[in-house]
Amino acid sequence: MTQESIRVLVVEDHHVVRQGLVALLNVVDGLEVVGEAADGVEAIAQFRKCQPAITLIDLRLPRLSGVDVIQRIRMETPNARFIVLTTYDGDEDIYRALQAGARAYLLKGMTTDELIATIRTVHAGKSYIPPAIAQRLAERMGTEELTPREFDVLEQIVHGKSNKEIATELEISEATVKTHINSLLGKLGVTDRTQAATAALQRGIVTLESLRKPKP
Amino acid sequence: MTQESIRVLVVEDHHVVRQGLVALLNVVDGLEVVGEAADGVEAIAQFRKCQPAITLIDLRLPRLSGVDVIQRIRMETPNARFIVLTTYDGDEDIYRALQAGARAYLLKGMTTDELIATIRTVHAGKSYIPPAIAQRLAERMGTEELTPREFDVLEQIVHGKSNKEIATELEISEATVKTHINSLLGKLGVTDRTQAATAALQRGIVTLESLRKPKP
DNA sequence: TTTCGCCTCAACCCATTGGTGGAGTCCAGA
DNA sequence: TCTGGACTCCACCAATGGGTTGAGGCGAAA
Repeated sequence: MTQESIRVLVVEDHHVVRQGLVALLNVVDGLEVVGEAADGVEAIAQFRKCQPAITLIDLRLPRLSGVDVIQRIRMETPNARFIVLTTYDGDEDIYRALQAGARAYLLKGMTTDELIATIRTVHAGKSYIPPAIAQRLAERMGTEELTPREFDVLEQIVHGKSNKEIATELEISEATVKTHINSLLGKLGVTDRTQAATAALQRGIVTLESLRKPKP
Repeated sequence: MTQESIRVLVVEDHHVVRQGLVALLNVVDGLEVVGEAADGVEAIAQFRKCQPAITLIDLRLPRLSGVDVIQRIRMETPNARFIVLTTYDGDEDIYRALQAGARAYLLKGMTTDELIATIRTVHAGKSYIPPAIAQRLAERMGTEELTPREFDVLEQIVHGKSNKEIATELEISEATVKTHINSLLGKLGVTDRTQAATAALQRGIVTLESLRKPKP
């Protein structure tokens, strides 16, 4: 029978990668790339215009992050289906993307077959998380969430600030900073600030990019 | 006149990206993708077989790193021309790639025009480093090299070890560890071990990946 | 050979950090 | 209203970390 093609929107800022995806997908029977976007804002516009069945989306995007895009689109189109396609950015991003409603999470190193199979799976209404990713998620489940304030302090730690500097920056006393640190060390399962910093980077709670440019 | 096409070898482990590059390049007049490789070992084999004029190569490769590939190929073919094409991996990698003989360094976010222009530039025997990268290189120039032992200690610091643990691990006294730390803090231009750890990660002296799996 | 950088270690000091226990406020939810 | 979590702060103590100076051994290069 003559089946409708699955309409796919590709959201990816790296031009080369986007081209690669489009090139790969367009030769596949039963798939049709109906739109492309290079940043988050464009992604939302393209989604509204193209009404794709599946949106393939990178998490790192200019202007609006992938997670934000997923959240906003799902506000107006709750049954929109997303496949996150990214290089490994840390457990935090995976977690938040799935929370936001992504149905699958693939690494850019995957094979074409894996990608296509996942698109069909998600289109059929199911989810797909690779075993390696699933394992990380499971590990993360056991851990407690950081509070907003603990996150603030952790961020400062990663930026190399001393307790005194953190206290000044956040306008609280040094004693309070120590309290937060003590608490977040426990939650992260580490014993000192240096381990906390590397753990934060590993998990993607803070990114290396954010270190390069001073915060706004 | 009928010009010979520039023979290009594409070395990239991410399948999607590799496809994207090949798709982009093959539609360009005057370029010809004569080979592809998905890891370092394959890259060397393909180079010998295809004898490309230009090798487009990622630095992060399975089995053999991009830097190693460049070094080895240049042993036997000193005038081989390489364009490094990678996501930003830290200043250290850029530096080492250029040391190894790469002629250009491009980020995956570049435009098609930029890529093609760079291929032609390098083929013409010239080099091309984007301004943003050049600036980082310049900054790096002012800094002193870490000694091997300092590097060992820095690595341990990034792995969250205490001075005592580092001393045990490296089989030296804690006093010596402190000496090395004091020295490397100065060279990195930072004031404590946490800053040293994040600086090491930023510059790519140590990678986040190496943190996940315990060292061999 | 002398020099220089690297690696090693020691002794000393003080600043920072992390651990513990306690305490008050505020706010949201049961 | 009561409970609990988050945030704030204090005091005290022990451990760790970083700064300083000085010094011996070793190997490579001048």
